[in-house]
Amino acid sequence: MPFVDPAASTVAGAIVEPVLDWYDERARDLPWRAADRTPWGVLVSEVMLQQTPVVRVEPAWRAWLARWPRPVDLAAASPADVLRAWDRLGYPRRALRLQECARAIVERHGGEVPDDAEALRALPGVGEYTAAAVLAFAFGRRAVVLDTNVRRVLARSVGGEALPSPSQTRGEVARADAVAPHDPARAARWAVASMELGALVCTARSPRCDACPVAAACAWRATGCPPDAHAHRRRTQAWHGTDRQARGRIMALLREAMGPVPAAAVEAVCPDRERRERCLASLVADGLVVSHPASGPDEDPTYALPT
DNA sequence: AACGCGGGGCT
DNA sequence: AGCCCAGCGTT
Repeated sequence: MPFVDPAASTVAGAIVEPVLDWYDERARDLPWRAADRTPWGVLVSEVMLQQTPVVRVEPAWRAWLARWPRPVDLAAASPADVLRAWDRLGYPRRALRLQECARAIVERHGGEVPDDAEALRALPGVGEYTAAAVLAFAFGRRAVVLDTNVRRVLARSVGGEALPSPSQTRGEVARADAVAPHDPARAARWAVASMELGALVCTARSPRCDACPVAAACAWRATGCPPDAHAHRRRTQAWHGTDRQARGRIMALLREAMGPVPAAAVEAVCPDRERRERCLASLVADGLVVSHPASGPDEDPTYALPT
């Protein structure tokens, strides 16, 4: 039985209404929120936004939707083109999953993004968060949309903590469910509004409490903004000299190449032989790279994006 | 529950 | 030099 914060229901009224009003005035004019948005456009935006900031997603999203406006369009594309269009959004496996998702939508749902949680959740690349976001943002349904922004907003305003715990808890889900309005349209609006507040005002680094519509009702403010109780967060993932950096360099090389790339070119961007072999093997296993064996004893193998 | 997975910009 | 970002899939 998940623990429901008894304060949540009483605090909800003092928080939800001001945030909805604030959103009406201050919301960013993002293309996937426009009146002419489609469920597919919303789904594409959510996948792109998985760990990639809005400012980098926006231009890529516009180009992507112009090129592949419907799931059936993306389903028919070459994976190499898909990976090139993904460009430097990061985590290119997401691009392949998005195409698999488009193909699944065509095969299972007649080319239309499904509007029920179970069907969405079964799509490649769609987890708990993305399924809820599509239900709320594309279909106006009530869903518990709990991303990093909303987690932080609720941890502070309701929980009185500086930051949420490193990993999401069942208690947070119960609390978010208790705070969300009952009416579907209002719940959907609360979802996007609370997320926007976390992105623009209730930020991780230096929150702008002077501009916050719920500062007066904020439990964290009420106790003097105590520091993060979880203190040591997760260990920061290294970057320089890692496989992730090497994989990124190899993918950048292959994206920019018109055709297959000789092994020597890969060696130039990843000189360490062991790392290079390990990364190429993992990229092939992930379906991001295909290798062609040497055509002769004096030839090198070549590498390319999957066609 | 913990880990691997890109990449860039900000402090 | 960290830290953060509309997370997901695998182990």
